[in-house]
Amino acid sequence: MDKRVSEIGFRLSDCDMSGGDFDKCPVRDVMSQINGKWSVLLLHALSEQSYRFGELRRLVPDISQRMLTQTLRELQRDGYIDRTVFPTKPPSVEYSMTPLGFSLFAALSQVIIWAERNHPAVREARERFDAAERS
Amino acid sequence: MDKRVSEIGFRLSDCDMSGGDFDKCPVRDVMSQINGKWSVLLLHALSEQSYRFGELRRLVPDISQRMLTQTLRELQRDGYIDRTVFPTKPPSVEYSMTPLGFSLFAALSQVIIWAERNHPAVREARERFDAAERS
DNA sequence: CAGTATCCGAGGTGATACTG
DNA sequence: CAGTATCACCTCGGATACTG
Repeated sequence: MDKRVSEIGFRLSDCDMSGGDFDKCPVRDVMSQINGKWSVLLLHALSEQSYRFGELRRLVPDISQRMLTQTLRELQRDGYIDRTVFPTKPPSVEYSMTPLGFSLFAALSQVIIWAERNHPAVREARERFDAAERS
Repeated sequence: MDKRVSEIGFRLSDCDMSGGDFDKCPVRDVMSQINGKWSVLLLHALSEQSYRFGELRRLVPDISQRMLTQTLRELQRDGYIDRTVFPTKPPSVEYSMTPLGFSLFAALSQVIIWAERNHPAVREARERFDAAERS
């Protein structure tokens, strides 16, 4: 019985990441960008509707202005979200998800759903591990 | 039309991460552990079969001994892999995936497949962004 | 073989202050 | 309103040497 998840084509041998070059490793090239502390949360928010900068800030209270700007720019750079400036005074900027972003989030949502469902199991595993270590 | 991905229960308002406490945010609590540079690659390897320490080292040539040890321990702590010691001389240690690890990897594989398929699109988006910035 | 211990540099993150 | 700029910390990751 082969437990391998099919459809996955990438091989570890393809992933020569020496020199910090992820070009040969699509998985890490994509994931290293959504690895940020806030990326998934922002993608989740924008998957529901478009938001302005200040709205996102209020929606994710713990995020600093610096990290909100930076994370949004990274998501925009990778083509996951669009940034639309309305030249009003004062200016207003709307962030919205692109089709590419929606398709990424569809895949990511599997992990999100898994995380919610299995969070208790993970926490229990950690406690068992930590308890066993102390002895 | 609601583009929201259903089945997702978590709300940003639940994710009070002040104080570095991720307990209230299952998504980040789980993902922050697989955020490491090597976690997904090791999960992928072990999803195919069990490996010994040295085998994994050869399989992922770029990884340092330090990071291999550390990443394996984190994955074990979260309950994704098992560590079995055979008291031979010299000792031999086998790492294998747990059912929890398999179920996580099933969800993760959606992202892996997406990354392989859409890597070119992401790279093009980056180039467009960088080109537009230089002007 | 399968680790540990130590040091170090790079980058991610936050706090604060300032701007068109 | 929607950012930039600067500083300062702190974790992550790599290199090297050592061990049961």
